[in-house]
Amino acid sequence: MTTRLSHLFLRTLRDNPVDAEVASHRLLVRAGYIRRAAPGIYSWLPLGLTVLRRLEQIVREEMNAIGAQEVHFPALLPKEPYEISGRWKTYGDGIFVLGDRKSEEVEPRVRRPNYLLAPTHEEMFTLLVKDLYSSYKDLPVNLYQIQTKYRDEARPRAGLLRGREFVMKDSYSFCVTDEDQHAAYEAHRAAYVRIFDRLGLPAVPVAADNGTMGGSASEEFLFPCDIGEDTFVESPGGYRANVEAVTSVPPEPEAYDDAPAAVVHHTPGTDTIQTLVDAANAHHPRQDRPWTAADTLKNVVVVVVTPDGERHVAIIAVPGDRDVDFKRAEATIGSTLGIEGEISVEAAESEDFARHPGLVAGYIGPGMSLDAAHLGKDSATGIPYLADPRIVSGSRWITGANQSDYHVFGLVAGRDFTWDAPIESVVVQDGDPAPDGSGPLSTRRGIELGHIFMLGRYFSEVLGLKVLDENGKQSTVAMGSYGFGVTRALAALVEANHDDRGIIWPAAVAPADIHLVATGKGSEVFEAAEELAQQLEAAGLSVIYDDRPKASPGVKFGDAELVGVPTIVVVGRGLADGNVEVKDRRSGQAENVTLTGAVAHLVERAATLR
RNA sequence: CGGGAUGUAGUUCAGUUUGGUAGAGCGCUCGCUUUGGGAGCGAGAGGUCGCAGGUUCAAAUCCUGUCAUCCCGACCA
Repeated sequence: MTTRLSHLFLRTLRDNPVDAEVASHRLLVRAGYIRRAAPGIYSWLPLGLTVLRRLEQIVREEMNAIGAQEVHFPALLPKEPYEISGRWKTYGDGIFVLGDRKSEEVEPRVRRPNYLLAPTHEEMFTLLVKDLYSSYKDLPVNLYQIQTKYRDEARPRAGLLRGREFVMKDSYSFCVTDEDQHAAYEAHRAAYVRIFDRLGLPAVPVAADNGTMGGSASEEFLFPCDIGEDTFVESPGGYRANVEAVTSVPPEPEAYDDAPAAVVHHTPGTDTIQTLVDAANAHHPRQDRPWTAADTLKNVVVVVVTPDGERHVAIIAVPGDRDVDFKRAEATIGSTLGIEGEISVEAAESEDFARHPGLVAGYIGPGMSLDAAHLGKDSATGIPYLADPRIVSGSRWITGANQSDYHVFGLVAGRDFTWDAPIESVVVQDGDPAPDGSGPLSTRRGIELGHIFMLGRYFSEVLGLKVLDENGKQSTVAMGSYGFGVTRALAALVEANHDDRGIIWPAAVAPADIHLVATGKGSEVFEAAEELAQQLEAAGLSVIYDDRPKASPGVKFGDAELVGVPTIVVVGRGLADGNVEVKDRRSGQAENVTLTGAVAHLVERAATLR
């Protein structure tokens, strides 16, 4: 059916919406694809829904192609499965919760949440398989759904790129053996590569943090883009990883047999790395080269905050030219320190220092000798002491002497001090070496469009998903989880495909194959355009036909470019010579084609675009 | 949760400093003209100025409170 602009529920906007910062948000609203309903929540108009459905269909086809089967869960779920998995608590404020009428336990009109709007569905998939399958013969199985998900984002932004309601494809693989699980993972990985290929989106897989649910392998598909919220690194040799997942390359340990004993120097007014380096060079210079920040050991006081609000102080030692990335620290510090739950890492505040009088701000150090350790679980202070992998045995440092205005010079790691555990926590910098030896890293921003990972057996364990194996024994099922942000990908497509006039859809998801514009006086152009539209539809092309009788040519051209269908056909002044104009939206190039040959030409063109 | 900003017509904004009873562009309706790059003329519709108090003869404008939204950061399997 030809879409007629005279009837289409569409109103394009000439002004940019005041709340839209990024291109995709601006253009999708201006071109009449979506409307904001609430912060981070959008309504879909006819054009937007068409594109969304086409995008979903591509994902569906590629999921079906790897043998995954589509199911559909409710978005509204009871809280019990999430309580069992622990995520009712660990997700915290991140989920929308609500109470039904039976939840009025305390007094009327006060409801206690006993339902949630699902942020993701691991629990439900796991329980469904548990419900129906009980034999190894039933596995492996891959299930997926394309669902609306809800997350109560603290700060929704950038239109569809970070919403509180969004469409996501999530699939899950259930296998008896790790080998099968690995195969399911690889199949999903290949399917994602094909999806991005069909969309023409240059999203790349990067090594990712496994997160709090454990698991062994994890990759994110990031679309490189300056407005992206994720930072990843890449090397010339092809190593790619999210900054949260990068591992450092430590230097070789040094021999220290001939290292002189550490010395304490009076270093007044040196409570920052810079003042310390300046003072060291001024009053205690070394022979061969000046001291730099990299010669100092910075002991950063952090606080690990538990979901209950408990504050555990810890100290992370890093070279003085480096900063601690709290987010990276968060990934592992909980398990390192044996603190359970979804923790966060923050900078220590004065109240934290107040509880640990042994910490002299600006002059903190591990102590002068192993016998008199100042930091560490077994030390005088009892404060856990973690160190960056760059601090290797034999490395020598200038660091605090735990007394105001005094520093130790020549403190040797492994000889004079030690630490409870290593930790990856420094901010990754351009030029750091890739862990696989493939060259120096450079950082880029990206939009996370997909995340695939092997979940291991966490959910199947806590929810009791076991099958009988071939020996008749209970075997806990291994799971994989694979997310794909459908609405986010739609926005990313606009980020990747637009110019200052509007959207330029790839043919694979465009709301139509042809945007047909009739312009001119008299009924001839409209009659000719009408007939052309019918012939194009009969030839299998979808058409948006601008049949508005009163709109001026400028308005029609402007709208066509804003809406972004890849091929614009103009029936107008050329008609007197038997011609129509075919314009490529992306290049802007136009050519005249005879009216009689137009259908054949456009069918051929559409075939090359697809 | 910190920092910044803004709430006036469908929309984008002016008006607030200096209080005097509501404005413009775009969009929308009607008529005539116009039709290859966001047309012209004429006539219209449309607003509890976020909300609640207060000051005042009089509040969009001043004061207090409150709510909401946006941006930056924190947060974000």
